[in-house]
Amino acid sequence: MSTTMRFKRSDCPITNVLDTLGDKWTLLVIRDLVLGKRRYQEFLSSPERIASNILADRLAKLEAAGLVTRRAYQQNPARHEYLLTKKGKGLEPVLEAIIVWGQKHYPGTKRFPTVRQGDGAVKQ
Amino acid sequence: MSTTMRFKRSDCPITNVLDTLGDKWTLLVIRDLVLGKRRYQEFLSSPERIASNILADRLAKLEAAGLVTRRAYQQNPARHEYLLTKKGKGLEPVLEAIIVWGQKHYPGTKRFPTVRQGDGAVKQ
DNA sequence: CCTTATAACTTGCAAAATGCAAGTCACACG
DNA sequence: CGTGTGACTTGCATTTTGCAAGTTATAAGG
Repeated sequence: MSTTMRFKRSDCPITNVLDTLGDKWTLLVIRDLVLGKRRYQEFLSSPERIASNILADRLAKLEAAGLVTRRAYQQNPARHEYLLTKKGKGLEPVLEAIIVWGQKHYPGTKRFPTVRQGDGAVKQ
Repeated sequence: MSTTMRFKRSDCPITNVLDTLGDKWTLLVIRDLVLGKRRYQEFLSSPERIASNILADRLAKLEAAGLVTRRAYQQNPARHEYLLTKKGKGLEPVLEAIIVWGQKHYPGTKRFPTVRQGDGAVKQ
């Protein structure tokens, strides 16, 4: 039969986005990437203090979902960095809408500054 | 001295939004409310099949967060409905941005139809 | 050399959240 | 009286999360 389960929970776009991004950490990693962070230690040093096993898990899942690419930026010793794909960058309007609503309803919150300007190498 | 911990994880607006909405179910309840659903059984009947204990938990948290109001629409027996507050309705642009990105990257997903047009009249 | 440091993870385990089934309670209807 | 409905609650197993510590490779300093 051709009743292939195309979607995990339903064919609602919101549901499918939540199946990828619906937790307390994934979108914060995306936020850091949008702000220009690229390296493991940079993500770890964000004020929310993500645990290293959660970070590793989220980076792997984001890579599997095609939102992030991992690449070595040097050998000996091998060091890696993470960059948003075009698909990942497409989430910026979502983050923007969240920031607008968040700033309005959580007084005192502040948009974080970018950590690296210019030089926006985006890998397809 | 203002050493009061104003924020749970950080003063990032995104982080604070995620502390309220960052899981796989809360935004789906909001979606249902935006679509016009109001009653417990209506939320339960959505295709994602939320468990009743999770639904009760999320409705209580949404009410505590000021996104939803609960009110009796009849007595004997008491029956309640849930409505978005103005603050809750303010999330529509966030949902909209998620739908736009979701429809683009999850081919075959479809925006769900509203279930109730117009205002207060609730038909049985 | 030998100690210390750094990047990028991995492992172990306790705690919390989620999922599923079933139960509860107050009524209304026939 | 028996059945049905709405709105939850409860119990318990599974899954996910959080925290601390360990690992591997290499480099830099004394």
